[in-house]
Amino acid sequence: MRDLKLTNTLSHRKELFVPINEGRVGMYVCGPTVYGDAHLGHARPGVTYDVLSKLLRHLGYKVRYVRNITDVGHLEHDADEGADKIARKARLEQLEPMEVVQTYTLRYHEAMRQLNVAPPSIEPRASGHIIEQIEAVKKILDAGYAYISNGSVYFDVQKYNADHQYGILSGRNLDETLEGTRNLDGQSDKRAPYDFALWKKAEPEHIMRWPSPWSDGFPGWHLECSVMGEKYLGNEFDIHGGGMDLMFPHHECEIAQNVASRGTRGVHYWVHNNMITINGQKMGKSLGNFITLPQLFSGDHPKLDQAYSPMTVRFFILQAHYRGTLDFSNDALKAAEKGLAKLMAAARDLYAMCGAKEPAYAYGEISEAVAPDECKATSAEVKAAWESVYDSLCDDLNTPGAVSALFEAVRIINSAKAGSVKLSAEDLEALRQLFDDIVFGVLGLVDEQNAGGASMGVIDGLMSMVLESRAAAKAAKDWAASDHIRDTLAALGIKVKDTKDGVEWSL
RNA sequence: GGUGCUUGGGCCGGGAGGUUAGGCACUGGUCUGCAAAACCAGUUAGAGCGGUUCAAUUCCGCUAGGCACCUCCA
Repeated sequence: MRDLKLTNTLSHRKELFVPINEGRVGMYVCGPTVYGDAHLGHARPGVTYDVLSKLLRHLGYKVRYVRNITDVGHLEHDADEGADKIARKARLEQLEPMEVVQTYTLRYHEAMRQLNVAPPSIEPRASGHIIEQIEAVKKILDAGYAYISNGSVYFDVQKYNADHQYGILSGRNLDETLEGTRNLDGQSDKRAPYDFALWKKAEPEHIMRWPSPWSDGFPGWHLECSVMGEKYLGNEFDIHGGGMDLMFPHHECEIAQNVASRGTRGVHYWVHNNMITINGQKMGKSLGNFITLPQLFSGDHPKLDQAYSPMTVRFFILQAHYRGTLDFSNDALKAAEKGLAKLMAAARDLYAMCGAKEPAYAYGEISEAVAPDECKATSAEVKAAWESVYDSLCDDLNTPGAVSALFEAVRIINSAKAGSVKLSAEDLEALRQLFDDIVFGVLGLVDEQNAGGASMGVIDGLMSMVLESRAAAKAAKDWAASDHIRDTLAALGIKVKDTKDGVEWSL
């Protein structure tokens, strides 16, 4: 099996990935809070960890991928005051909170499906694990790292910090945290500003509430991930992913809760994806500068020149490294759109050269088979591109490096088509496998032009009829008629290309 | 204020102490009735100052911008 390196936030270094159980990987990723449409920012972890899980599977690991749905509203501002986000949305839309949850869960799923993000192995909901969360609070209380205050339970950060280190993930110490934390006007039930809620007593108007030994209330936000991670992946598991903005306090609190309730930090590799920016500024719900995925796919937003297909968005994300920020702009999206079209055109030519109609794994799960450790005997250039793709992906999920190498493969394919290079059967087979396994498998790209299904059959038939007429006009040197057909088709969004091997068209 | 990251061609963006990143855009050539696509060739870089080194865009320091986190956020 090939070595895989991942940047572990705990050490701030690239580390060799070694799973706890040989051949198996447990991975947990923080999912969305479902009170609004997913935006471009949500697409990033969706795609990033989708690619990571697919790469792990391709390398031969059996992967259990858990991504939660947060459907218990956490509080909008400080943990002590403010409105529950889901409940607030419910009031605004005059719905039950769970109707809000259902609506946006379904819309999130749909957006992820369009991006060809495979569903996780398990998608647990916070509301379905209240009992487990209450048990965890009890354990933390028993361990002495929490206190009860006016019906709520808070984590005693100072006590914890005396015995363990609070802040190991985000690299800060408690004194600094104290300095940086705003004071709470003395209204708080908390002993210290950096303490966080494990259980919160519900105010009378609070709708989402459950009984507990301490009060009718709801669990603290950080607790659900600790509890569900343990339940489905065990006391310790391999990978925990999420957005960089969750590193502190969310993931820091998770670690503290894990140590306090079960005596282990729980996670071996912390992986954090960076943010998507717009004009250099983070795109976020709280900043109100986000573009939702449905808007992006339809083009319905003042900042958008046009609609961008889900695959364009996916490719756009893959062209940057997950740990760097990625700046949104129409120009960047358009560039991605064209680059993707070039890649897909080469894929079609490749499959045609191989006599295959379409990629083997385009629309399903990638194969569970172990990736070949070495490329079969092929010409130097094909082999170099192949190696470069695998080296990049295994080097901290360097998707832009892999994409770059794939365009080397594109150049080879195009040269072969143009007749300036002759590819051996082994070369063709190696390239086809590279596209099957990596382009359509691990990177999860879909050739949207080929994905039309049954309706494409009809269009194929119509197109060949129309192009026959044009060929007849051309044969008669009736350029006006020939160009009229081409221009009319172009106006419909269909491009016609005359090649030396005949006429090609694409949408 | 604290902590961390970052600064690259017209745009988006990887890697590497010395050898082409890649995509988009642009220019010239080949092909074509014309166009498009493709192929071949090419143009535009590495914030400023100093240091280490045979060699730095890559390592170190300083200065100046920028960003993120420190409050819910992917």
